[in-house]
Amino acid sequence: MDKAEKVQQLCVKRGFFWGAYEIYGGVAGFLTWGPNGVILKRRIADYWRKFFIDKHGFVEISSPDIAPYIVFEASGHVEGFKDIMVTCLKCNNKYRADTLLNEKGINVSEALGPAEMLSIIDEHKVKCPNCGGELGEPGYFITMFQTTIGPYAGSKGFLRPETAQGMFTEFKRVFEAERKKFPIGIAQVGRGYRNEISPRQGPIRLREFDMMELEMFIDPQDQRCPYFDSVKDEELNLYHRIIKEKGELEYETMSAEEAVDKKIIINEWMAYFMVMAQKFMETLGIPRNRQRFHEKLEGERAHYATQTFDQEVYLSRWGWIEVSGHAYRGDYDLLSHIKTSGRDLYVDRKLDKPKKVIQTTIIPDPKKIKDKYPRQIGRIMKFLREEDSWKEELVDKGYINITDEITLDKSFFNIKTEEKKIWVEKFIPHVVEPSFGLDRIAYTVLEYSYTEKEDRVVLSLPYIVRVFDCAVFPLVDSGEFNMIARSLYNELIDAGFRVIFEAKDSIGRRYARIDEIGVPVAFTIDGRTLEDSTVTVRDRDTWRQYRLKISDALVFLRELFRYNSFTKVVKMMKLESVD
RNA sequence: GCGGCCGUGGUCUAGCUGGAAGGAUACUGGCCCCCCAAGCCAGUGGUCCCGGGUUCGAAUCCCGGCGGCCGCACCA
Repeated sequence: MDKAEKVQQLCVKRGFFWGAYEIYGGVAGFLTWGPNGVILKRRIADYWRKFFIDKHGFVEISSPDIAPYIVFEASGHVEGFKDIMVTCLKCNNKYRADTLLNEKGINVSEALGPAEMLSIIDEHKVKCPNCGGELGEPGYFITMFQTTIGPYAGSKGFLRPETAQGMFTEFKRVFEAERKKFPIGIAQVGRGYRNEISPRQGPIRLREFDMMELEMFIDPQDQRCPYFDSVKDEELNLYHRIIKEKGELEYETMSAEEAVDKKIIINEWMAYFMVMAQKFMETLGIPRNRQRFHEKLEGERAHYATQTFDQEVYLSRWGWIEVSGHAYRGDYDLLSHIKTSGRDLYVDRKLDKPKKVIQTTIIPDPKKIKDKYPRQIGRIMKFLREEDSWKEELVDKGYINITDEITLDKSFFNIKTEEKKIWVEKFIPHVVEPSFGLDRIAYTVLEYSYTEKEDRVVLSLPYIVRVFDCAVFPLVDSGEFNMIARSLYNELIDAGFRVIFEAKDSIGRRYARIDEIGVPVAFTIDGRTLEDSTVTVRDRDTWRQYRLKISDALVFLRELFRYNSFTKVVKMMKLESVD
């Protein structure tokens, strides 16, 4: 049995996750997170919030999962997620039409429609590469889930394939509510949906999954990151384009600063978030040499990105797997939404020195126009008010033709040219996007925490993502022990901890059970407790035991999760070893 | 979706040359319990993935589907 299988078995057994809808045979690509899995994911998400949002004073929003068609049309997803597929009528194999034709040496652009594809297929008599059978009619396959909003079939919507569009469509409101703080980071933790053709790899590729995304809006003219200094010497494992193009398989390690200087990473913000992502995963128990950043080449990138590094973690069964994506989206998204919605999504930039601009104002003189064209005056004024293009024409040619009969030269206008000082200019923010897959991270954490000790499983979850804080056990199931254990349990629960109480079964079995869900410590009430009011404290990872005053249990827990180290707290509190 | 392998209590599995589904473990109750899945007793739990076919009779043979793993394609 390989490790992935053991981990997945443990996860089912202990209520972390399992395939959804099992009673109906299951549906590929859907997962249910169980009681422990939900807590694990919540802890990871909370830690992510602290680490990426709160630390920088960024903000979080929650926008709908469903968006009207136009949002994803504007964002380019309708186009980008749409593939033209052809099906072999004989063996039922499906192919992407453009890839198939290109493989046959026929150069076609992705932009062609199904009808054009069909005629090219007919013309070149292309057959199925698998069985030589006749190909059917090409048709679209959209990998976004489609739905109808309200009762009208015409009102199409999509389940979002990424949360990011929410940050773009709602950008102006958030920006205003935050009193135009800039640069600004807007985050969202939520569900995304992708109708994968054939999802595999258990918890790794899902049709519905949680994402933690941050859109960092920055000024394209000032791409420096104020936090960069604190991380510039950190080393990153970069499997970057130059290495890939050379055909090498190993990543190269260099400091964040060097990567930016050598223009391997496009700017400081990208590099900063990559270092942060590395630290984040390290804290979650994934060693640095099991992480790398894999740069995506032109054809591999999403349609909106000009640079993408995938943060990958090495998993036992599947090799390098993406856990986060770091994309430089430039002004792609805001610009697209400005164009499609016609709304102002610009940000003001205050200039250090005022810019001198020569401004020409052209104001028509209605009296003069009326004198010459008394009957058409209404039409002319309407045209001049509503159209804009004539101004340039007037300056260029010295006159304009409104219709064949109506010509106005410069004498009909008051033209003023003046020099103005401008203190503020508009620009479209650029976006740096670190985007994390929560389900994948949760799985990764589980796999890296999974250890075996003397034929037993110990889930060494980092304390920061623990599912329970501690367990309280009476050594044996008897009245006196139970009473003391109960009261300790109540005290800890009241203090806000998540605590397990169990009296059944042998003590060894109970320890084994809590090891499997990674409970950091257990307090055990035993004979000595009756004599001197101390309890045994047991460490999950070493199985070492110490004596602790029962009245210090609360303090012990607080210190434990403050310093995240069992041995340190044992030393600090000068606990007596039992072994 | 294609090809290969696979599908039996929660989990792991025996049975698969057709003839009453068995074990281990887990779970529940009890006994014994003073530190790491101990032991003893009793008990619950199975549409043998689903549907169809062959047969007097199918977990077992045949066909189709669903699901899983691996390879191919896909993963924007």
